[in-house]
Amino acid sequence: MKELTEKQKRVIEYIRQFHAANGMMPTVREIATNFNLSIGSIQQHLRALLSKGFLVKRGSLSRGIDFPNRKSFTPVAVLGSVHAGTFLEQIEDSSSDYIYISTDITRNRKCFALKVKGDSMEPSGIVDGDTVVIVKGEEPTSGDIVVALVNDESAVKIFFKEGDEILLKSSNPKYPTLSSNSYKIDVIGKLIYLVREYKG
Amino acid sequence: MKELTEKQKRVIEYIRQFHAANGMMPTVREIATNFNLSIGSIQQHLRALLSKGFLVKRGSLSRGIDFPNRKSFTPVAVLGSVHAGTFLEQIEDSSSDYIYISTDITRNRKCFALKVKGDSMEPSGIVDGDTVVIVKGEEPTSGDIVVALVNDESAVKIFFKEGDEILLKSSNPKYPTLSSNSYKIDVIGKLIYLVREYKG
DNA sequence: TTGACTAATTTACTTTTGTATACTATAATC
DNA sequence: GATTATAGTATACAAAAGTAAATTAGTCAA
Repeated sequence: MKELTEKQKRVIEYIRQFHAANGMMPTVREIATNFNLSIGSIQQHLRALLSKGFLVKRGSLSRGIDFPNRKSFTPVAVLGSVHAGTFLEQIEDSSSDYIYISTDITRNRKCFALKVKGDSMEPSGIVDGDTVVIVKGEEPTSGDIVVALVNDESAVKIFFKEGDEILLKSSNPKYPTLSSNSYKIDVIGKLIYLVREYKG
Repeated sequence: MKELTEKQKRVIEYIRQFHAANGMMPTVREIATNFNLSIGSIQQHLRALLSKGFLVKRGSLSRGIDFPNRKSFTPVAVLGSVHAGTFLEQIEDSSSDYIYISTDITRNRKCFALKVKGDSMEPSGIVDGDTVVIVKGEEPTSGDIVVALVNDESAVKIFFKEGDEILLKSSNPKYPTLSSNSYKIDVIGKLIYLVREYKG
């Protein structure tokens, strides 16, 4: 990739910051105003950035410049406190909180997120307060970490299948293994992602 | 916040997806085309979403609708394998991989990210392969999880300070506690965020 | 000295986009 | 029955934004 001039660096840096702050690319005129320059001058800087591969164009749309490898994100709804029957319906609710996951990870699959409570999965590195992303409607294989409804209460467990029997293990040995022979078990989906925030 | 109709939910959901995927808001006509509806119809849906507080306007700019509490993101460079002296310099390198963290979390602080190797922090919920986000240049307090250079090798440890002595503990008891009396310890920064991807 | 690149100006034009208006129709509510 | 909110069509216009052209200058290398 070719070198940029000082001015070109300052222009693309401004574009990067504008995009991060406003969630959209600036117009030619907005950039011009920021640098107190003419439209034509910014046009030329953009042309240079495009030909050097630091920007790409998407047709002749307004705000139609883009970064060459900008990642796409999928909004994943975080279902704060989850209870019983309302579970699946809440996923469609649009007033929810969202986290944004790279589409490299979600890969067009139906996902939602949950806040984990309790210490039943601590030995697997999932602690109280973590947010986990779950993909729906994908058959888990033994050893996968899943979210399941156990007698209509949600839980994060390790999935095992032996014949027709489903076993849900906690990695923390102080919790018992649950069997589909004794409980009504409904596997919702399996874990694909986890985020944790350290406060303070 | 008022209720949305089914149609309005579908419209705002589309806007959310469009923005996440393209890094900008759709135009009225782009929404109309997607739903195979007239411009005027979408205008009315947007008017309803605005009056109900699910969208806000930024002047009469193109693509000038916005989410009331849209989050800004900061690109954080992931420094794959980290060694000795090159450490801090690499942070400026622009060919790196990036993860995107909400500015609520980074709060304008200088950050970088690392891939964790080994099991020394497993009991604290940090396992092999996790990506951790570190903030530079902030004085850690005892109990914080930090990244430090110990005799020029990087490590994730729990920080303790007793007088002038710095202690670095692993939460996994099979590793010894390191003291600044015996090792050259250079604390780089403390953990503020963690992400984990489950493969398969 | 000629050419190439950068940097800047100004003007003009086209396309894209937001917005206003007028009209039809259904359902719910007072 | 009148009113209000929703849902839709169609058209027109003004504002915003992209783009092209012509011009001037400075630097640098062949």
